[in-house]
Amino acid sequence: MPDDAPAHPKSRGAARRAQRRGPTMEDVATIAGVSRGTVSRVLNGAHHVSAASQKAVREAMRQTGYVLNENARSLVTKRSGAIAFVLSEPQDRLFEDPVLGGLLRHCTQLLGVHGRSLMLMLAGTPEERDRVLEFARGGHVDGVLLVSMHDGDPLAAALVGTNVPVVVCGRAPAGGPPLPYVGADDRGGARVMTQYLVGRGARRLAMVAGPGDTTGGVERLAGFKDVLGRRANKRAIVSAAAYSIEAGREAMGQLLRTSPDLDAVFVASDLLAVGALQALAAAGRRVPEDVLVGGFDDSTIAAATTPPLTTIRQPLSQVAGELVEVLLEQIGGRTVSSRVLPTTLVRRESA
Amino acid sequence: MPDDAPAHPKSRGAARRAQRRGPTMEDVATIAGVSRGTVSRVLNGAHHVSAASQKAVREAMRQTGYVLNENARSLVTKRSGAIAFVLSEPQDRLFEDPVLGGLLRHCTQLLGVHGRSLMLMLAGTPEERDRVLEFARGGHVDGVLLVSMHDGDPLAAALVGTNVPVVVCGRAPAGGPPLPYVGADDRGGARVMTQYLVGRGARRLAMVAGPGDTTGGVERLAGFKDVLGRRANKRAIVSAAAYSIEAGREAMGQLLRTSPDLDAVFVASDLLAVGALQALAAAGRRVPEDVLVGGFDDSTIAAATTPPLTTIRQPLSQVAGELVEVLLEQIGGRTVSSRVLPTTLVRRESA
DNA sequence: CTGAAAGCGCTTACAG
DNA sequence: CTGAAAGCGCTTACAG
Repeated sequence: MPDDAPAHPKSRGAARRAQRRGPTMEDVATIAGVSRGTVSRVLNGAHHVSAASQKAVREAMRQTGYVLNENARSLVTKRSGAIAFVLSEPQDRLFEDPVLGGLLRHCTQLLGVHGRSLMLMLAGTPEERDRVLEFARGGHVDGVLLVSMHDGDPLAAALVGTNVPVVVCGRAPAGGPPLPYVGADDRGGARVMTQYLVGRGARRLAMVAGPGDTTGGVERLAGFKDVLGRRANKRAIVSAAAYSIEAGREAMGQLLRTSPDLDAVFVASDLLAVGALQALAAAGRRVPEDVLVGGFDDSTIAAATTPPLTTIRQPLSQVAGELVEVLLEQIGGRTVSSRVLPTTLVRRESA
Repeated sequence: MPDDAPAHPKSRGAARRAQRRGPTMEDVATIAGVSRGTVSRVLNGAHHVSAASQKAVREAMRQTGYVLNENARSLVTKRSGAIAFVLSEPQDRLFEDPVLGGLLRHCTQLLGVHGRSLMLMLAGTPEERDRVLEFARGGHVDGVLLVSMHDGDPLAAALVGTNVPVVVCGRAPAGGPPLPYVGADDRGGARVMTQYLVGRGARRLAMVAGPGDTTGGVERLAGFKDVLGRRANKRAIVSAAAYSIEAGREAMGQLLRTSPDLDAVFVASDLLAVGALQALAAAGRRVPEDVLVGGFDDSTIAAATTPPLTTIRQPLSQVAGELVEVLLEQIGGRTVSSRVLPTTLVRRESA
């Protein structure tokens, strides 16, 4: 299989040779018969530039195939054009959860429309966190979209010290600085689902909650309790170890042992629900006949379970949109406020 | 909810105010009592610098909290430190497929270890493709990891014109330039699965292939045919419209109509298999009793289906590792060659 | 509306 | 081993 390796494999010059030396602003200016400053002006808004100059410059740019050197620009403007999408999680969520994938995709797309790029950064280890911090301090990114589920995340606190705008996806982790955030109404959605389950005849309602130190875990559980009040049986609530299919299966298995008579279960995320459904099937419980199952997220997997999952829909693309908007406003120096987006019940067959 | 908005929300100066003016190399040099050049040298390798100077510089850096301005560095070195991870797909795959998420996560992590960052870019529309090209030409990225499944992808060809190193994940799309690639052995894996199915007693084997213009679709189907030869019944092969659960369900439904007597089916991806399993269940066929089902990928969802999927494992982290390695070598000016990684059969319950 | 000029913060031959 | 200096390619007051 042929490849594009340079002609001088080992020489140091080979690497440099690859660096194209394209036309510079100076070249464009010369051809257009104007000064470098004027070229720069048409590139940046083009106001206060005569139509004639503008035309000449654009023509010269076309002719030379000019492309702006962002590094040079960033050096003087101190703006990079890049936004860091930081995943402050121990590990692996990207692997499994379609919700995160969707969020990432939407953010990338929206940022692109705004002429900005998305830098994906992991922050699960201290080294990775340091890197994020250096990027923020080094002006390599103009802002950060922080996806952090865990309370007490050390990164949130460290980030405020950098003066780089930050917006948190979901909710600002407890125990940290009051960062602006945008997320779905977890608690309200959980309330709706719980009420729905009750309305469908559930008498002995159980819950597979998310990990206790995550915002989703805390808020969705709170919504569940809001509705059940004193009727909420502690024995009928178990927290999953993580947001994974396997953790869902295990949590459900435990629930089946501690509350064998349950007739409905609210599971804090669709991915967990996939596992819960498996445990239920393995135990010979029919869904929804024997037990009603409600999920949360309405991720792409929700329609694919057996039976298809009744769940709470997070307006993912809207979350992404507001996330980007809030961050960009903040970067623009405007005052911003957090936003909580409404969720909706999606009825399918599991409940 | 309080936030970190600046004191002068509307003023133009507000945005600029946020730009921290940290200590520069000059400051460090002054404090260390050396020249700027020396500071630069310790930052870049530190060879040819006396131990004393080195110590002084490091101390001064610590003392001032110095952090290198990458833009300034990039301006002179013409290297950005960033790698573009380009998703050249019409849409949505990121949404659903855990394989892609895993690949992305691994690449991000590995690149980070190499002190490089990953820029996520979509290239599903002409505008998005232009952006990728501009980034390449503008020296904004040092290389690109191209995830392109479709043959005749216009981006591949355009990218070679930029002189920026590119490595394709999977296989270089047919009809494009011969780019170096790294991927799993699709054809070989498909062969193994088909043989396995035959060994398990399959007599009327069918296949849900991937979309016909994708490398996975072509190669895995070829492997299937390698084994079956003339026995491969054209009627028993249907290509899914996309790599999604829904497309898998539909393709399987169609297969059930055209080849109602099938007793085994090889499905070109786990995600498609999830849909196929649903269609089978809906049709009252038991798996594996009535029909054996084999998948491909061994994505995180494979163990979560009902029944758990027997599949072909792609060495995802290894693919990511070689992808990064090949790209970095190419950036370093070395000669590189494509790599095809071996797959393995993972037996679970569906076959 | 436009030019000349300073400056952004680094790297890298070139001498020594 | 190390300094002085040029230069990377842009933006942006400052004058006019």
